[in-house]
Amino acid sequence: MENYPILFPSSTSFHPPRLSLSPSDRISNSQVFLGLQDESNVPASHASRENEGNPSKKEKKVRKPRYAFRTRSQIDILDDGYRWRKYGQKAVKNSRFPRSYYRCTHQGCDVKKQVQRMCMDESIVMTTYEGVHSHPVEKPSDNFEDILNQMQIYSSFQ
DNA sequence: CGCGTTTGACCGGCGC
DNA sequence: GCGCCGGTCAAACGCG
Repeated sequence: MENYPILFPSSTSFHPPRLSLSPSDRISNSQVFLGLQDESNVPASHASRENEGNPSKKEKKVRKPRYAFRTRSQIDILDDGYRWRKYGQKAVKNSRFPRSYYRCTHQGCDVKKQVQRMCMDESIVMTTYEGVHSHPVEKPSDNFEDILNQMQIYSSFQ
């Protein structure tokens, strides 16, 4: 899972999610790597496997685009302005740090993201977004532009 | 009280 | 066919 093909959609106006930190933390030393995975092989999850009397129902195999963000930061929880609910955590192979699974709590918005640290460099946190938000951001991260301005965005895996 | 986290179990896919 | 592995569920717990 460490080999995300990191590509940057240069031709389109790509809107990265809002990245903000707690007021006590500085993101000035952060580096953000943007990666785009189109139509990746997401097994589309058996959304609700407790179909009471309807087991023959075949859930649609939705494959949402995945966007990988590698952020160099001291903290691993990046508040992008959306409301996330953690729904799982698993140990990652080749890494002594766990991976956390989050889901957007907005109704009808099943955007998921997972956060994990890099095995080689624990100061780098990789956040993978899956899906697109279809609702406005609630939290007013006004300094978002400021924060993004301080980051360096690379177009390729270095 | 309402909502988010924690944590072990569970499920489906895939490789051997 | 079996066992590993990555991802998800869900009940209990914690916190504001």
